[in-house]
Amino acid sequence: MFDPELSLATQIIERALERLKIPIPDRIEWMPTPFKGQWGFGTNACFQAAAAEARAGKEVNVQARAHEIAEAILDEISPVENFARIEAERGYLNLYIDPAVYTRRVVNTVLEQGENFGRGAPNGERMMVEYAQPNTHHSFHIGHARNTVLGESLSRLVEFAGFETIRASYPGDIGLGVITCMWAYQKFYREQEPEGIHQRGQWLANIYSEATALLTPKESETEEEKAQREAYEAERREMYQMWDAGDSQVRDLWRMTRQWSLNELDEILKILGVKIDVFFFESEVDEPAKAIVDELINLGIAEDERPEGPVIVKIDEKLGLSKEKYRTSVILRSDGTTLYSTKDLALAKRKFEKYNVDRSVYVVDVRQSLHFQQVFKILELWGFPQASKCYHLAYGFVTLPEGTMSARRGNIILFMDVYAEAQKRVLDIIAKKNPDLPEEQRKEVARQVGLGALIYSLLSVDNNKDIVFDWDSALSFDGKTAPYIQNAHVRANSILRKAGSLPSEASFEYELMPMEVQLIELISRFPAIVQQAAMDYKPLHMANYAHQLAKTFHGFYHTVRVLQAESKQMKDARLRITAAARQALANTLRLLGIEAPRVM
RNA sequence: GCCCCUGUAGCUCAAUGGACAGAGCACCGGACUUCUAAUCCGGUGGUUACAGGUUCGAAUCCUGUCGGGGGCGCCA
Repeated sequence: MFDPELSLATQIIERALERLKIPIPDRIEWMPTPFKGQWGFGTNACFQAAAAEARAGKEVNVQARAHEIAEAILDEISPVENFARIEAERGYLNLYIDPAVYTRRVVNTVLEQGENFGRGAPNGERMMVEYAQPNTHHSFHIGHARNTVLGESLSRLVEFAGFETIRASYPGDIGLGVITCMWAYQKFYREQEPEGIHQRGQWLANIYSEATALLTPKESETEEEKAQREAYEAERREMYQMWDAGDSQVRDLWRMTRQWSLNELDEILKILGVKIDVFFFESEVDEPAKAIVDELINLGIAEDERPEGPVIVKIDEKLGLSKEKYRTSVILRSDGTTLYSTKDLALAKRKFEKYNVDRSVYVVDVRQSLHFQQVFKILELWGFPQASKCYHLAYGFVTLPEGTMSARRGNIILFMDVYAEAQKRVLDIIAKKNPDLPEEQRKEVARQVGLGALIYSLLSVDNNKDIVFDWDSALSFDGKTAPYIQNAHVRANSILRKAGSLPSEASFEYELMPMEVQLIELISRFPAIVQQAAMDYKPLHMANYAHQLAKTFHGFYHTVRVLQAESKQMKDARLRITAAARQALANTLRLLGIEAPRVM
């Protein structure tokens, strides 16, 4: 936001170094100075210059020399426009900006740009983000929610940062699990499905768990039980073969039950504010995937060991690696049926060729790291330049205190259950803390705040860490949580509502309080945080920023009087600061996929 | 055996190679006749697992050791 001033300052410093005959660093970088009630930018250029001298053979203590250089530059240069003062501090050269100037600029920029404040210029690259991909015929649990929330926030971030963004989902709609579910439905539950999208979806998932139990050998199995199980197993296998052969009855059953799951998924995505642009179905890429295997064999990338073995790619060997790293990837079963890897290759080809993506991000859990490394390397061997811009955004599992979630053991935490509980808890708090809130608004606020708390609890942990699910911490409303951030937005909104109208201009030529300066400083950092979070593929950066911004606003709220400011000038100025803070908070929350309520 | 991730306050976690390693929870003590107390202020709490190395500067990068998690040719 102060790029013109900083590039001017960079030139001035470079000229001063030249006059002083001190080596000039390749690049002079600026970063915000540690906040001490004043706002500025600092550079470490003097350290680099001093280090360069030391490397050139001059005998110097770099620390001391850096400070010396900083002070020498200080004497050399004349005051820079818009900077209040320049200081040398412990080897750093710091420029402090005139508070009235920067406050005015930040506030005006935010209020002019509104919901576009922080948006990066289009960078000409197209990115596809693949997420929100549970299997059909399964339950959508809290782990799926982590995937979806992470992918959605990332999509919003990269889109806002300047990428043309395509949201893609790749549900697994066929496989042994799906057939298992269909088999049990057909055999035991035909036409017994309940009404209601979520009830029906969940009911189907329960059938799957039950069926899996029936088909899994027990520890001590009687002869009778064994015979029964083997008979079931045969039926299941037959059904899979019929599906594969395109049997119309089995296909109809498959389409019907699959749709039940997809309807539920659709509802859940709506709740989470997700709009997927492209759905790829596993069942669709099956055929094209087989063709790709032939191509890879013809190109000499894959080796066909059929009928004794499968089709494989010896990746390490192809790359000339002596140590095993990417190992060997199996890309087709010996019986000619496709694998996950086969389909992912086909899918990547389609992304590159049909959708022309420059980058492709896969939001998939960490256990598939090797799989994706293999896929990306095969794409590279295959000659796709985009392969180097494929990125697996791996995230850790959501586990329970007692261990992994397992549908079969029945210990899973369903997203819909957490969502319902979250809203219930919010309603309880509203009854206590804000009993005047009209009845008709309570449900809406409960939805916004309850969902926000849940989403934030999933986004405020680094993606490569596992999360141990706990009701109370997932649905906490105090401390570093979404409601804390949302409450800052509500408070800002409350002040502005009481003020009536927002002054169209304000002067900041008064003694700004430290909390005001700090708030402005943080708001001004937002655009840079957007870029950083997008480039690192890390919504966590935005989650952390959101909390810091809210914390600073709460501090501002307590120490700075807005409506009862000492003068009209200060009141107008602070109203505009408050409005800018509200906008920054709203934009921040939006990028996390969290709504910003006006009351709560 | 090999590969990936990881080790930071009592607990859960932050920290573009930069200034004094920060939050939340928990605990103790304060602040509501004053813009929503879902808030704020203060206090307690650290040899960043360990040993070397690179660097002007390392929690961060490199090597090794130890501990935790995940993965490794016909599951997804």
